[in-house]
Amino acid sequence: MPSLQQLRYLVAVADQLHFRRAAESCNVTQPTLSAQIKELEMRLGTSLVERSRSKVMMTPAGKEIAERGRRILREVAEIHTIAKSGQSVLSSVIRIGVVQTVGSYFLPLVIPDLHQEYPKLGLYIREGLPDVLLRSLEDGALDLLFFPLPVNRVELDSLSLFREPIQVVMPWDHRLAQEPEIDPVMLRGETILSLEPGHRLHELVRSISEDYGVDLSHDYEGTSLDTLRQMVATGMGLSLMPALYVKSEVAHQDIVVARPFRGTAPSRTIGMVWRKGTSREKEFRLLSAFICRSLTARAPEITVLGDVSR
Amino acid sequence: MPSLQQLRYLVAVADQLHFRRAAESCNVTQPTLSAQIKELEMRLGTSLVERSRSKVMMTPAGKEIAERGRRILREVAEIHTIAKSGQSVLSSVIRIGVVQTVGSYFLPLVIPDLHQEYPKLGLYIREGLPDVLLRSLEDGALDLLFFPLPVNRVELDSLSLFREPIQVVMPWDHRLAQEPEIDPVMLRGETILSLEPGHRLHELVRSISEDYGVDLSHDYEGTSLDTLRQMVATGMGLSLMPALYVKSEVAHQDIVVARPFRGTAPSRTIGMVWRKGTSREKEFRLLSAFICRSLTARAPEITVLGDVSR
DNA sequence: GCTCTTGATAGTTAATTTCTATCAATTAGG
DNA sequence: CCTAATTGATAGAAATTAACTATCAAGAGC
Repeated sequence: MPSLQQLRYLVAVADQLHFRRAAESCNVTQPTLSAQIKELEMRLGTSLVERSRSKVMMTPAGKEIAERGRRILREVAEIHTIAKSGQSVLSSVIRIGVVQTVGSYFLPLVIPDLHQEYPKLGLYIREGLPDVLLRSLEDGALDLLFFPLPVNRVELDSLSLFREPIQVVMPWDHRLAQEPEIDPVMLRGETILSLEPGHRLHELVRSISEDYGVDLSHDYEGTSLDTLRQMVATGMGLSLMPALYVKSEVAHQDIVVARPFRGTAPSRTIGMVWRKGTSREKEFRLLSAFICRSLTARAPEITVLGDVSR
Repeated sequence: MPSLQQLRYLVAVADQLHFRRAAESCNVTQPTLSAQIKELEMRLGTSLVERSRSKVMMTPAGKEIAERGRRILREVAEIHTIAKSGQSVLSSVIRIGVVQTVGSYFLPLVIPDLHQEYPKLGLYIREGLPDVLLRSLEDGALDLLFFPLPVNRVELDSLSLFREPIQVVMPWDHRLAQEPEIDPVMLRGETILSLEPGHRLHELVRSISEDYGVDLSHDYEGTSLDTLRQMVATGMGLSLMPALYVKSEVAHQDIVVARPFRGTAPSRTIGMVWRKGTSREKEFRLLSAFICRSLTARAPEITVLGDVSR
């Protein structure tokens, strides 16, 4: 098999028709080039250069192989270009997974800033159930998750982005709607609606309900936060919902109202999750820093946890 | 710059997603492959493979570069194919120069046999004056000459093909037309016409005329053997012409007749001439052997000199 | 005839590639 | 839960390749 260096020397000989000038153009000595051309001819089993002391000519095979060598060297040089462009930060596609209760209400807050700062960054976003998303991340079908933490998988690394309080959502004419804040004891006797099992939010709401001795409905479960909201509006119960959803979907409609908890509110932590060993960790850390800065400016309802320094 | 070997290892890793299996398929040990992948990543300044103990994945850059590497390796393999096919005998184009007094009457004798035996051989044929042809051969514009010998050029090699006798050509009603053979003394008092200077045949005819004390015309010279023949037919003199020309153009027309010399006829040697150092010498020797066999069968008028064994 | 230039060769050195031995980490099986 | 097997990585040594310097023979130009 020829080496790339040998092809480079052959191309130089084809261009210069002079061994010493070809060697100079390749930054090697003339004996080196002469010996490598001869070695190439031996490897290929054919003569490539017709030489005498007074003149050098390419054989037909030599011409053809020099042309193909030129093309190969160009393509190898392009590999460097690709490798360099791959290094440019946040300039390719990131395949992101989000749980239903995060993506639609959080990403729109930061995407305008993100696109302005990194116009070449593409986000390919898939929504799904938590277990499915985790498996897709592990399998390499996704690169990154925005996901409730903690995540206890040895193959995955994570980084906290923000803590999002949970608020109480009720019909506009509910007795608690007159209160500015809800003490958990006020929820006694009420029915709490939640998403169906499989959602991390379901487990969170179940845990909160147990803590405060509040009934968690098993008869009526939502398939999405929107369907939950609609059931709450018809008086079938109250619900506990994340602050960013409330900001996005509840605050500017009047079919339900939301009130924060008094004192230390229950909350969930949202973070980024990626595979240990990923080559894009630097990229993801840069992305998280940017998202944290953007959220600090645009979402006072939540507590940003990540490092916002540049 | 990546090496071809490194690209080969990367392609194998992309195919196998397993370092040990990739190493096996490349016939190297696993530490060799691991180290070379790492070296490639350092040379390119980007990560190509995402690896943990349990699984190996290609990065986006790694995938792209592996694909381009695959293409480059395919093109390098094609160079071997070309080198091999260039070795295949008499399968390309030979650029041939012939003097006017040789080509048109000799090549048509052997071309049918030649084309049948070597269908891929192309002959690019140029006619010209001897000095021009010699210069074109030296400059590389031609590969091979069919040419009167000897040729005394240090840069050129030659090989005899055949000896071609010279015959006397006269009007059909000339007094010598009754003779079956011409003794040179019979030419006393006659005027010999020849080609203009610059042709090797001119020099040959001049030499013969001097040997036999026969007048060589300087007033009327031919630009081709055909124009000579026409002048002979009109009684402007006799001429001395090569046997193969006679066979081709004179024998089946009745405006002139040809008679051989008695005893040892003057003759010329025709051979092949090529550059010393040519890579195609083996090819040319094979061609000459074939031509000699063909002429032996088809041209009893001449004496074949080359080696006719296969 | 002498000097300069050419591509080639020989011996040596430097660089690269490959090996073996071994490691720490992870997974699978008992 | 423990042990054995397998993984990719590292270190040092050996083998191979590429490059150097010195020099050669041959040809061209003056």
